[in-house]
Amino acid sequence: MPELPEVVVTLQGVLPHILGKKVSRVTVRNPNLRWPVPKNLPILLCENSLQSARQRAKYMLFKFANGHMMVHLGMSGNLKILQKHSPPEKHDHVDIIFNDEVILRYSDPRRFGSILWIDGDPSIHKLLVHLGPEPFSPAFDAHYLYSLSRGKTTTVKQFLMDNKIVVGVGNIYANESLFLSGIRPKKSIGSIPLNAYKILVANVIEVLSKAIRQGGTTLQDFAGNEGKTGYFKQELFVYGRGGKPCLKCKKTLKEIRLGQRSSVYCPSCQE
DNA sequence: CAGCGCCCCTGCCCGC
DNA sequence: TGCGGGCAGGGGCGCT
Repeated sequence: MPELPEVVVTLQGVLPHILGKKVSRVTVRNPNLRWPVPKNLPILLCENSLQSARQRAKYMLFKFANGHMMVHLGMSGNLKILQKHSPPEKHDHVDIIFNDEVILRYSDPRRFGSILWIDGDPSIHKLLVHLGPEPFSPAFDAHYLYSLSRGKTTTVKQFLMDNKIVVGVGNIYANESLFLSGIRPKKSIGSIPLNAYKILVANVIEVLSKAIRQGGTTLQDFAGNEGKTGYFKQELFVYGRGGKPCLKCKKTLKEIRLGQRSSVYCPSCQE
């Protein structure tokens, strides 16, 4: 489930409990995530203190003196804090235990997520080096999208979800941003004028920041770090609503597939 | 080299 | 009530 807002909310929620603390032990119950959890992760982490953490795309980067632990939540992962040990459940794959017994626990039913170790500069890691700008960075603006799209026929939804163009816009927020912008998901990017890109950029930023403020979108797996759930789902206009009436004009929302992902739009509100 | 499918995996929901 | 099929928030990778 995690889209960018969930990643940001997760990192914000978890960090105050572990920042500056030293790792005392690490338990890896199931290393078979998207890529194997490094066998020496416990050795790498133990006796080192968490110096800082930040997010790049949907990756979380936890900085230690000897390198970075990079965590991705995939489709169904989450991180939570436990103040004291409690019995792990079926999909609780990794525990990182700090010296005050606080536990950072990684869970992921589908195991599409990953926990990797990076020596040296994370920005040149092969999974990060080709990523486009963050949606909240000044580099992500209408002129940028406009210039990249001239002469191309890619659909605008796939363009928005392409990590080389901009990171962090997943399926939910791509659908929502396009609805708010009045642009059909299938629209060819070369035919979209600069003004429409201005509206689109503003809506992508608005939708993502609103979701962050509200604690992320909760579908089936995500629970906030304190056990709270997100409230954004109540405000989705199109995602998951194919065949239902448009909340603005009451016409029936259409559902199509683009790049194997469901895309919902209003044939009346979106052109 | 860009673009398009495939696939990793479990859970859930729907229809029979 | 049981089971098979399809679908789910991501995204790297191999192939055309």
